[in-house]
Amino acid sequence: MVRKPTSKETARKPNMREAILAAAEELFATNGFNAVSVRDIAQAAGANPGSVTYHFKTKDGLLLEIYRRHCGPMNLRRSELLAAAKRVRDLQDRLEAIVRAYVVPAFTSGSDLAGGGARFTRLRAVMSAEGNEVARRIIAQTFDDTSHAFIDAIHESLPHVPRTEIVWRSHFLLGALYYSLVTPERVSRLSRGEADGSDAAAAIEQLVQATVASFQAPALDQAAPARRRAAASNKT
Amino acid sequence: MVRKPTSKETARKPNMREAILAAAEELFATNGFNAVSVRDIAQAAGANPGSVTYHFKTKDGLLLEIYRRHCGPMNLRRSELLAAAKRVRDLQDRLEAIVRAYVVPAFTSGSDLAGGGARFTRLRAVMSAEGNEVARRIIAQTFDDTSHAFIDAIHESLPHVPRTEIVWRSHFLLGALYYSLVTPERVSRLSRGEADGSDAAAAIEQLVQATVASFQAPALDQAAPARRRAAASNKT
DNA sequence: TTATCTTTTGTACGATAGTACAAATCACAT
DNA sequence: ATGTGATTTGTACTATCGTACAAAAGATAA
Repeated sequence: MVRKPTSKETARKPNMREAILAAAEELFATNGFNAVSVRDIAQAAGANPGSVTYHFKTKDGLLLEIYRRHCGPMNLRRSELLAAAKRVRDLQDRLEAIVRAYVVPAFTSGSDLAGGGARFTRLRAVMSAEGNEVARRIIAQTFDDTSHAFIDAIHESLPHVPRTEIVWRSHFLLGALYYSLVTPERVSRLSRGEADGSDAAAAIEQLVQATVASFQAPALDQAAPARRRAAASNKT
Repeated sequence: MVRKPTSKETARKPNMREAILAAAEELFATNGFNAVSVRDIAQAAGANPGSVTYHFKTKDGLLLEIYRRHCGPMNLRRSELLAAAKRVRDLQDRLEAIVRAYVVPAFTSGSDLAGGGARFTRLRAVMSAEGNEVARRIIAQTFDDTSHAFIDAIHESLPHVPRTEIVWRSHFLLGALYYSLVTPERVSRLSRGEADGSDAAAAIEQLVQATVASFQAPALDQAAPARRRAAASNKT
């Protein structure tokens, strides 16, 4: 039966299910899917192993539910930000706004799970690297629409760059985004402590700045298979 | 005891050990460390599970040996290419040569294992995502020197960009590189078949082009902490 | 209260994991 | 051919995996 909100409180639902989801999300995101056992998750959530089976049936089902929880709100948030970005008149500013609309939801707070969050993005990065089948299916059918929308929007503000190259460069963006969340400590280490890889605001600014520049690079697709130095034509 | 090269041939050593290494490399790179069992590896190599234990003692030892096999030659190759790149006079061309020196060895042929190769790079990407401890240790102590050398070289050809930002952008480069090798089919899919994500030459050109542009982006570190207009209002 | 659901617990089962180890086999110097 | 060390095989042990399931506990409506 569908549960109905009971008399006393509407929000005071038992949090065991949520605790399991949160613990699983964290553990999967940091250790991968196969390295984490159901018992690990249960322990981290303060629950009984059997409780995981009860709520999610299988370990795959648990992962599936994590995705279901986040995908909708995250894509919604991205769509809203994208729509706002498309209303920017200046092409240069619009491009930056579009990129920001793509990047920001991926980084912002895992505390309010309203949509996106760094933890879920890191989870996606890890699942992608592991070639997880469950994740692969969900991603292709959930994120491709959004990805196409962003690619098209970027293409519109960079009409002289072939769509194929936009695809490549947005692919690089996602890779950079993922990697920034997977190993932020590498940034701190290589910068000898001068930068903090875990600083989401800094990561966003750096990523947006670098990515916008990469999108604005001249196309190489059709023109020059042999690239001589026409490279001085660096317009901005 | 140490094996000595025998009379007949020097190179005709039994290939079981090599076969195991190759099979493990492939399986780890595509499925992650924990998802692959020693028995899987043995079967793929046409060997007996016990044979793996004999040659590498533990599963970790096998992974360790894979890294040992590749790290030396790969860093050597990168150093050579970097040294050559640094001799390029024109700053713009030099930057591109440096980036290329970093990227090319990561992509080129897994058939001759002389140094680098896409398969090993993909392996590193996956291990990094999984937070593998063995890999983490090796990487920090093996690749950081090379990374610093590249960062310094890039910094020299872009003196006006703070080193911290070079670090960020080269981090993005590595992330893009990794991701291109992890999910090349995504490029094919999003480009609706117009690009082939598995085409190493194309990936290299696209990555170099995009990365050089991102390095040449103006620095944002000191100048403008508040960008003109925040495209999206962040409540948070 | 009692009756009925939902949730949690405890435990158990079969499968598979990594690894150890003795026996069998192979390669080669003598 | 024979002995010796290197390699391969087969098997077994223990630990842990995902999952099932019955019983206990908790909650809700009458």
